[in-house]
Amino acid sequence: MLKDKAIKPTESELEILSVLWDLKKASVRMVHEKLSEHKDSGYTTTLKLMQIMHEKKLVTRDDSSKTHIYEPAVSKENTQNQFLHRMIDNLFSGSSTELVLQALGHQNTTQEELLKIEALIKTLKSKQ
Amino acid sequence: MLKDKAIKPTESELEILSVLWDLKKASVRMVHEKLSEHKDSGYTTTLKLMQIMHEKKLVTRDDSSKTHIYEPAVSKENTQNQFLHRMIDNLFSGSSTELVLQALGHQNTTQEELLKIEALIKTLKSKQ
DNA sequence: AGCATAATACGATTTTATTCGTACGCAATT
DNA sequence: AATTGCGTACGAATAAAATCGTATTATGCT
Repeated sequence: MLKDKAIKPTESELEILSVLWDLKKASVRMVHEKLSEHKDSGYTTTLKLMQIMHEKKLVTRDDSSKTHIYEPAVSKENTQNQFLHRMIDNLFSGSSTELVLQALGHQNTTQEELLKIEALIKTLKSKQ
Repeated sequence: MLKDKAIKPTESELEILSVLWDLKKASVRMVHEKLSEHKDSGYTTTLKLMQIMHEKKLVTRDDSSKTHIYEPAVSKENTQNQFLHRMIDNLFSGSSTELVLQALGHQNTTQEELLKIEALIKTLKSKQ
């Protein structure tokens, strides 16, 4: 299995990535609009952040026309795993099970979702 | 249920808290020693951080003798939940199930642990 | 008492992240 | 061709986190 590259987006960068994962590709304005729903920082702030992310290769961009179009350069899954790992190491004594138990215990999870998880567990059990 | 207070330890503070959760109580030196296994920053850095954490009430301390003894003032569980929440919101579209599936899918989990999780799921299902 | 050791206090610096103002360019409209 | 609107570039200010050096104090030993 390929080792994930250690990418470390900051909080703000994560917010932007989330939007991009959702929209697949977007201009700064589109991203900024979306962010403005929760957050209130200026347009140039979002712009600057996205420029920095471009330098860091967290996103790619097409600047062939005036309005640049950005795309995520790191996958949602990889990034999720990165953070999961870090969290498990820092906070859950290295045990992913501890994290799962905690997450299930404290968030409320619908019947349907519990079934989905059960199904996955069944698969995992048979694989061993 | 009581709402958890919104505590936001930084990365470094988390590392220190982890040690304290483990040891229950400890002097700066003990904490620093432990941290030094993974990290290399000076003693006074750890000291300063712990002093700041004291101001922020992340830890309590007994300074009745020369060597101050620190204890965590926030519980591991609360802190875990805080971070879980933030992570679920930021990265998992608000779905704790998505996080659980990801965690189970990519970390490897022993048979025994799978059983533990199954058991919890059974409990949760019956509670609804 | 004098000295060495180990601790705290705390200001200052450095580093990283976030935010914004302003300059400037391009293209459509008047 | 002037004006306006929308875009990027980029330096600079601000804020937050981490690091460290130096001063000072307490304690135990000779």
